[in-house]
Amino acid sequence: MNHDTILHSLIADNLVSDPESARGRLLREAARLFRDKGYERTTVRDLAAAVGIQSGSLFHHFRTKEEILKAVMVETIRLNTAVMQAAMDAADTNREKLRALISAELESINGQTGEAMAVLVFEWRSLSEPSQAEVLKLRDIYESLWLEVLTALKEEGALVADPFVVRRMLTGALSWTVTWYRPERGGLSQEGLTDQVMAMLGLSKADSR
Amino acid sequence: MNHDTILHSLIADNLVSDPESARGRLLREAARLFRDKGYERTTVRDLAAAVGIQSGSLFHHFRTKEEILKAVMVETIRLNTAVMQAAMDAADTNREKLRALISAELESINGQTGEAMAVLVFEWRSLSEPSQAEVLKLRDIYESLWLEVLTALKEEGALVADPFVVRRMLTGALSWTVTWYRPERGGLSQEGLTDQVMAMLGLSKADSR
DNA sequence: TTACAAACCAAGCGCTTGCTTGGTATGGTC
DNA sequence: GACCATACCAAGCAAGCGCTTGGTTTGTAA
Repeated sequence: MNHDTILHSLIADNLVSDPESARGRLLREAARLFRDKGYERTTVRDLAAAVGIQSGSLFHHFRTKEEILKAVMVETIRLNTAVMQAAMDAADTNREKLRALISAELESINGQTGEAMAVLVFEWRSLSEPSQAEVLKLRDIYESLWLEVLTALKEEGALVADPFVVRRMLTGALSWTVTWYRPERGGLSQEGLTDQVMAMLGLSKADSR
Repeated sequence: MNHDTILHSLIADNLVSDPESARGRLLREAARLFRDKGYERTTVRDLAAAVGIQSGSLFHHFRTKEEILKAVMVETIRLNTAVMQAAMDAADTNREKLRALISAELESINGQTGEAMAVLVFEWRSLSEPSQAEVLKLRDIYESLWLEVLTALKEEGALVADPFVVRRMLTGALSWTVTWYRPERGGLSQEGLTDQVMAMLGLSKADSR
């Protein structure tokens, strides 16, 4: 199950929009703008211009501006949960499963579609409370993947700290990479960065204690 | 050198505003509002109402709304650099110095004046580019404290990963605690949380490798 | 008592915002 | 060829925004 296969299966189930469709293109541009300028600083006129229509025409596709933000978040979390699940299933040991999760999360936030993931993390407050509750449910599924693996590692004795705390720390640390990590400028590769995170946790391959 | 001594010395040097003064009170309320609602969602009318004056009167104290954000950030980073420096100086070993830094940063973001620190982290994008450059200079001093200790630990062999990467990861992890860590609801104390972070890095007292 | 600056109010200006409205192409279906 | 839903445009409305203005109160010091 590679990334594209997962994407198309979700599109078929109507769980995420086809990036080729009008809706999909708008959501992608919206994610980019929301990440670059923030939700509040992005106007409906900005959004419309990005896809080449009039600002009023946006409201044929979405009832409100906030609905666009919500759609970006919901579709992003759906896609990423599926991708993470697949990455985890493909790994054998718990240590490898964790590595797969870290690598996948780094990819999802720093990769090509990373705009949407950054929006999910940093624009949370701009979502109305009812919408937050909705997205929160989806996020719980996503988080349970992590806790499962971290708890297993703790039981193995490979992890000293509390799984719940470690996951929260990793959430912050990994999402923060979007503010400083620039792989295209040379230096550390994404795999290299994953290694660094594993090393930081004392979970490198060579490192058995 | 305790926290209050440092604060008063900075006030005397006119580097931060007295929290009792009109300006100081405004900045504190601004920090709280900016953290809770975000800079863009906070109106000058909100700010004025929080200190009990008319919205127009704000502009007697600050030329623009953005100047208020900048002042919050500049004063916060000045205070915290001084506090961190003192915490570090009071520690003996490098391991203890790092622990002091982590503990101090957790305190600065989750403690009583944590609003301002959260603003510094999460409202960065709302600052104009010239102001960003100004604050960035101050932040570099702050960051050099961390890198100094982390590099020393690496040379000691106590740290495996790259100091620069570790600092970035810690920045994300520690600042993210503001979104989930609620010490007042019982559970983990701030010292306990510091222990967890040290354990995660494989730098607990008992843990010598 | 006078003088004066700092702190504030009451009113509102000019502009941008999210969103609405009435109407017009476009493409597929019977 | 009539019908109709989908996708869009052109224009603009009501509300809220940051900020300005002219004038008043308050505190301080000679």
